[in-house]
Amino acid sequence: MEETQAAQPRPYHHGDLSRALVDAARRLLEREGPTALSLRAVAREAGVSPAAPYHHFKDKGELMAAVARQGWDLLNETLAQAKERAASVRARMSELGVAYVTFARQNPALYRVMYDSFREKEALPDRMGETDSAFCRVRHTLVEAGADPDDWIGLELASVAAWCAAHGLAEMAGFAQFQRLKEALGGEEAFLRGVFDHLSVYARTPRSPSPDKP
Amino acid sequence: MEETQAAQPRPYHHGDLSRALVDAARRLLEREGPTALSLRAVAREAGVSPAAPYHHFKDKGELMAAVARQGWDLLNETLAQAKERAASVRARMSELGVAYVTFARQNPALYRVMYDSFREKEALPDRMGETDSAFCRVRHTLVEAGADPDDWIGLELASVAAWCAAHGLAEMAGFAQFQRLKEALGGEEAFLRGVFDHLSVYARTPRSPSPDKP
DNA sequence: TGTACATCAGTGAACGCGCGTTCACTGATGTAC
DNA sequence: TGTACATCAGTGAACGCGCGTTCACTGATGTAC
Repeated sequence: MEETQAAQPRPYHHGDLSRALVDAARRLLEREGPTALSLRAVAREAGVSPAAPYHHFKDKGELMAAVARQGWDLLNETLAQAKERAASVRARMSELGVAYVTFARQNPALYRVMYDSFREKEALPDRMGETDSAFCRVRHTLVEAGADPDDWIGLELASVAAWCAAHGLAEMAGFAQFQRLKEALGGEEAFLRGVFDHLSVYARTPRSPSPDKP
Repeated sequence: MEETQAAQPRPYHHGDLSRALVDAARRLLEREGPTALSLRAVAREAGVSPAAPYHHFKDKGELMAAVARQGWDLLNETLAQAKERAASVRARMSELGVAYVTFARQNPALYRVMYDSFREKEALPDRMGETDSAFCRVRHTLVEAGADPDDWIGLELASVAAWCAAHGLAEMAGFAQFQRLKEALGGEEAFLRGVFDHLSVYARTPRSPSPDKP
């Protein structure tokens, strides 16, 4: 749907302001954080008057949604690559998890916006867009790793567990509290792998869920 | 440090505006969400002029911090009770997790404010306050449940894993996407327990972390 | 017990700010003949 | 190729809003003598 990353000599009338605005928003996000992301600030960053965005987006919400969508696209690509990179089928979940959290850690402000847009979508009935495809990827990877595809509930629960753990770690991995532990393990990636190793859905050796009563 | 919950006939000069403001903030939070939480709105809700809070809090940030602190206190109490309620030592982690997420689900806006205050504390060097004691509780519970207290790294990783999973689930449990699954399981609590059962740190039967190479 | 006075905890008006959005406009472009 | 005109994508000024914070103030309270 979209092509290169700007870089043209501005053919005319700014050329492709729509994309330029989303790019400006991402620059702003990473430079100043999510609270600085106003429509006016984005227009300013793109070098355009505060009214200009209204020729491309209905309102501020639509601009934000476009930013979030680009984020989900990027994350999806990242996850797809990570999955291919995995050394074995068993290692795929772990690889996905690390890639997910690493993406969030490298684009923390964008990640926040992505999740906010996700939260707002709650109101809507069904569609989940890009997000859903990432969720499907997790489910599929769990089956590849040995989960029973006929156990709908078990598979769904495991997917949710994987998703929640990754989200939680993504939001918390940067906490100063964990600095010592990261150093003891020799870096952030080792830390992430270590945490995932303590969560059975990500573990690199097979496990089954526990029965309800011991 | 603090005592009852207002309920006096306003002795004079509003009596205890400091607490009244925090209470007003919580009312506002749950009624209108975290974005509505301005200093002016809190003053309005407490029936006081916009300048009044400045006799009790240095600035908006200090008010918010007070609200967050009350939230952490409440959560700590909730967790302590949940732990006592657990049927067996093995069930304690699971009970803690469910209590944690349930608290967040019942006070979603407050929970957001709590986490924001947590995030901002990152900048500070060491102190973690109430939050830390909740973290210690998790670590301690893991040891009670059979974790090796001498394996510092393993214990720390398991605590982080537990914490992240709970936080992730707390933020995502409300997503519409999970509605069908919740219904299939017969309610939200069953859903939460189901998810935790797929995460080894919460599981009610013992597990050990996987080795690095199969 | 009464009076003078410092202090404490409020008021309400005002400040400057950045925000989202609207509006009439203007200049560049594409199109029909 | 040249001209008339519709359209598209910008501008910049203005709107009303709620915000955090400040200020001089005021009235109730507590305290010293």
